[in-house]
Amino acid sequence: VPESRRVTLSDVAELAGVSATTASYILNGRSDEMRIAVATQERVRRAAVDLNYRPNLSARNLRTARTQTVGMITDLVAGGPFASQMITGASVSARSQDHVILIGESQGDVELEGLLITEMLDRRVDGIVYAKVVTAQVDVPEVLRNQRAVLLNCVDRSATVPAVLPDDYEGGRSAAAALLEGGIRGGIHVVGERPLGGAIAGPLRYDGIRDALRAAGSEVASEILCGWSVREGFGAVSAFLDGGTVPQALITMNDRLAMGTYQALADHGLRVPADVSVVSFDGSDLAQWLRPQLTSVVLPYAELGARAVDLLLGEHRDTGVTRMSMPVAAGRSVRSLTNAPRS
Amino acid sequence: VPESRRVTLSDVAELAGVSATTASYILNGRSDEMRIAVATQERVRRAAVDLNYRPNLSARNLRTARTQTVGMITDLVAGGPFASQMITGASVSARSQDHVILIGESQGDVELEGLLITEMLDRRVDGIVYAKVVTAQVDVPEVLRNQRAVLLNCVDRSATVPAVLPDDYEGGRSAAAALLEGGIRGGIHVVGERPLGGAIAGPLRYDGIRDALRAAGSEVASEILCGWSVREGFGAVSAFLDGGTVPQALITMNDRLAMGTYQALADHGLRVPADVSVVSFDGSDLAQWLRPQLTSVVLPYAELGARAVDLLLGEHRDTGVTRMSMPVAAGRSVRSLTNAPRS
DNA sequence: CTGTTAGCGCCTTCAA
DNA sequence: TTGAAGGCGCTAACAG
Repeated sequence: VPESRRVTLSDVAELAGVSATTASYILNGRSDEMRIAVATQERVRRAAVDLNYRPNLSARNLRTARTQTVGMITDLVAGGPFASQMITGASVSARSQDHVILIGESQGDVELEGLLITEMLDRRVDGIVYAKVVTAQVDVPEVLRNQRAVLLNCVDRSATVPAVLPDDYEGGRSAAAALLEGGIRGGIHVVGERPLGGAIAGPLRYDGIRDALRAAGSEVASEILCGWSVREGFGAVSAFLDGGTVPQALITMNDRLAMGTYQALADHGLRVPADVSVVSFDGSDLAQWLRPQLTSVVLPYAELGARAVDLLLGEHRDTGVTRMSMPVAAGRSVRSLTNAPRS
Repeated sequence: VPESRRVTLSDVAELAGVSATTASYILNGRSDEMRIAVATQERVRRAAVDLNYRPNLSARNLRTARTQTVGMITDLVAGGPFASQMITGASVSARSQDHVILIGESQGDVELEGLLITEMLDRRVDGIVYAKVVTAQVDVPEVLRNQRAVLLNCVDRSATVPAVLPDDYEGGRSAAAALLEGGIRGGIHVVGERPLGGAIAGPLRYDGIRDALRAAGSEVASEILCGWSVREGFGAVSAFLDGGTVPQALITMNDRLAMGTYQALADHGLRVPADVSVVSFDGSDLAQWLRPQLTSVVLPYAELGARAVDLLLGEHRDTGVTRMSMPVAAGRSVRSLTNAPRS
């Protein structure tokens, strides 16, 4: 395969015996619009494949002032799976619209974040997705304000940039519903964090849980407060159980807490779901790995990422907040008096 | 902030009262080389910041035929954390060399993979990192052969493209060493897969384990064969334990298998590490979440990604295979007769 | 229906 | 020490 020199559009045009203009029109699918002779089209297309012609996108970018590229800023720490899923979703959606994703990880460093954004702008990306791994309220960097941008898993304090978020309130209702459907009405405790930083998911979920329970004539028995990690979940739930109360059910704010909760329950000789039911949030792989498999309200990261790109590349310049539903991944961690857990 | 029209280099030059040429030299740090008057430099730099000038990289790319961009092809399924770490590493390294990462996920689809590569080439990336989530032997896509490329976590069957891989053989030795250091000499079983697809890590690790044990006058008691998942690990180890043998130690080929192994051991009333020691491979978050914390030989994904980019962007056109060491993340899953586990 | 002309913004010989 | 001129490869008015 001789790869001597890059083939250019005029090479193709020359071989086909037409001008570069004509070749350009044909190769960009504007032959009809320009009403170009079919024979000419054939010749040009043939020349293009014969020469193995590929357009130089650098040149096209300069000329059209568009790059078919979207920048994605994430703050992921330690390359977690969540950010990764958002990127996957964004990537798929971008591709279906002939775009490609440029990634930049700020590692939580605000200054670096600014640099990354600037560099992307220098590269003339068609838009920027600004993503946070944990749902939060943020102050959008000034540089982004006048740009085409969409917030992913976060909202701007001044609500001036469109945003895509999970519907945590509905998610909370779903978590409660999973319990109610199992016939569980009381002794339901929530294991989770006090919101810190700009985190905003917790309170919404809690409200959803409370409202759903209330509508069923029930309520949250208590809140077991702790951080986000397996260890903290284990510690908090252990302490709670040491207190002597045996809960009917625990709703944990994420799957890691659920894992810690499983450990604590096992230590106290309590079985899931026979003695205690557990419902969680995240829908991560971990939920599937636990035994019994954990029922968890899914954080639809991939869908969030995809939607963000759709919004970014779409025609409408929405400024609103899009909330995406959180489906329930049913496991076997909820005792069911009324019906078997659905797969 | 008036953002009427894009500021160009000649705008800066004009304001500073020089030609675009001079401005270009100065702004690209070639003032010394060109021996440009300090006063001129000052004026130009000042004009640049006053105007908030940013070079148009599309233009620069076209002119220089370089894009300061590297493409990264991954086959990650379901946005796993591993690929994500490779991307993080690659991204950091790229940034330190003024490059940025363009990602493309093939989702294991060979045809799509080809398209993605082609598109990246069209975008004139300066090189391509071709990554696999699970260490494997591959046939590099034809289009990559004559390009600047580095294989990440895989090797080419015809060994014609440079590659970066974890040093699984040494990793195997380390796993065995972790046990030996604890004074464990016999009853060591390996839990893992039969290599399938192009996977190549398993056999190397096994050889490392075997050789290290042999050097200590010991050996692998048996191989417990199974797939890669928690469930399969659980099933295989459960069956093994049902057979009546109580192992001294189990080396699992990844952390998920270790989780399944923990579950099986618990079911059989065996405690880690008092009754059975466990050592694993991956060094994933999961290892930290398990109780007791799992000792695991770390797959250094981020470092692999970083090194791949270094090789890609470096001067030398190595064709060799770079093996990166796999450190041990010590947990508390190895019984220690001789010394306490190190943090 | 097709070709001519003219840049997009930048870098880089070459000349002064 | 600085400026003028040309072109990277492509697209888009504007003529024919």
